[in-house]
Amino acid sequence: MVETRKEEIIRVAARLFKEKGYSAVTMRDLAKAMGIKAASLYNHIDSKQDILKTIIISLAEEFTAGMVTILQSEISSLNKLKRIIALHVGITGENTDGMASLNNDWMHLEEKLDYYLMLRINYEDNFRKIIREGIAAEEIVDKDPDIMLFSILSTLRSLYIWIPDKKNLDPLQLSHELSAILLNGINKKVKKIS
Amino acid sequence: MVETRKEEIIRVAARLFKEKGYSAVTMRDLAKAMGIKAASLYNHIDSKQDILKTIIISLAEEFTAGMVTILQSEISSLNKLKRIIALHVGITGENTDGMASLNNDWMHLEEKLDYYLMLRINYEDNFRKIIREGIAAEEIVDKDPDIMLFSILSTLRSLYIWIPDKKNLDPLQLSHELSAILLNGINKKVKKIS
DNA sequence: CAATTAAACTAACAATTGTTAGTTTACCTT
DNA sequence: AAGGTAAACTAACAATTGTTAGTTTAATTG
Repeated sequence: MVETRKEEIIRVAARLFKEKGYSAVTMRDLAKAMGIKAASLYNHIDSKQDILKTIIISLAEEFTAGMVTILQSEISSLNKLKRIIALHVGITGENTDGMASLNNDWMHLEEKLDYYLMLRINYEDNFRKIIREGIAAEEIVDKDPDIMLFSILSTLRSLYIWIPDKKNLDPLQLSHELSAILLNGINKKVKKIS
Repeated sequence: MVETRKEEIIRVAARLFKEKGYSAVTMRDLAKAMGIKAASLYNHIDSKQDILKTIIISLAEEFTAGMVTILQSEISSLNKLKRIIALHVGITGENTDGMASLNNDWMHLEEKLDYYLMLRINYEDNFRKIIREGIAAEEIVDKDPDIMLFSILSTLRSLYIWIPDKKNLDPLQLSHELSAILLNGINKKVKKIS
């Protein structure tokens, strides 16, 4: 399936948004990157807002869909976390530029802001629930679930910064290494006698 | 020591920059938040740029100074990492708003951009060196140091988002809990027999 | 070939941007 | 009371912003 002109504009916009942020990128910047004049962009898109909305909402819904699938699978909590890690590595690897907007420019969503926040809160709640279940099942250490959630999610949300520099690493291997570090830590010494 | 008017402007600016990003905050926004007119700001500051520069560079230098102290201390690599974690918790706790600019708006630094990037690269290099020494000393698992660096630093750099929601937690306790999770992981099962 | 259409263009708009110049106000020090 | 000063003000500027209207170009379709 070939890329439409609109999709091309959105893809290029995401790249510019990643570099300077949504607010600092002008429609003339975007037009120049496309090799056309600013007014010509409006043959394809409704507004600057519309571009941001498309980038962010599609990604947020992808995460939501992934989370639903993971919740439905009947695997251990730790394995659910591993699949969440793989979900982030996968989506981020496919759209690093868009992930920058999702992380940094969601507050400029305007009409779609409430919907986005709803998706995000829901995602975090499900994430936290998996951690809580893991603690109850004695798979996960009994510490503050919020700190664990924050710690893992911060790393996963920052993947967009880091993945482009590590082109040689394939997604599967990165997922595995990341799971090992996030779940087992980096300390070599014995942790628990069980 | 009481706050000068200039410091007050910078503090309020940092709060606004955190909410909307540097580019989306106008001098009229800042003036309104200060209860004065935009032109009056220029009795105290040189330019909008100048505000951003002050916020970011002072924080970056604080991190650099902290890293120097840690490097000089003769403690194990794991303990150095613990002190780095405490350094981030400490600085972020004192200036959460400024940390948002440091993380998200450094690319708008213009003249001071190169200096900032130098400090940041230096900081990361020292961080990576500590991890490498920990691996050599068999304190830290023998995995990709870059992934460990990325994982820990991503969490520490995101503290500014999360600390304000956790007001009740004191810095020392947060440092300890964070160290436990970042260094030992969340997996409850025995990790290594050695 | 004629008609349609996709996608570019020029020109312009009203609003907003950071910033400057010059002035006024209110307080402190002599 | 006089003078100085910190910090506000009004008014305006040149540049840039997102966007619209109307037109031209080039390719595709009937």
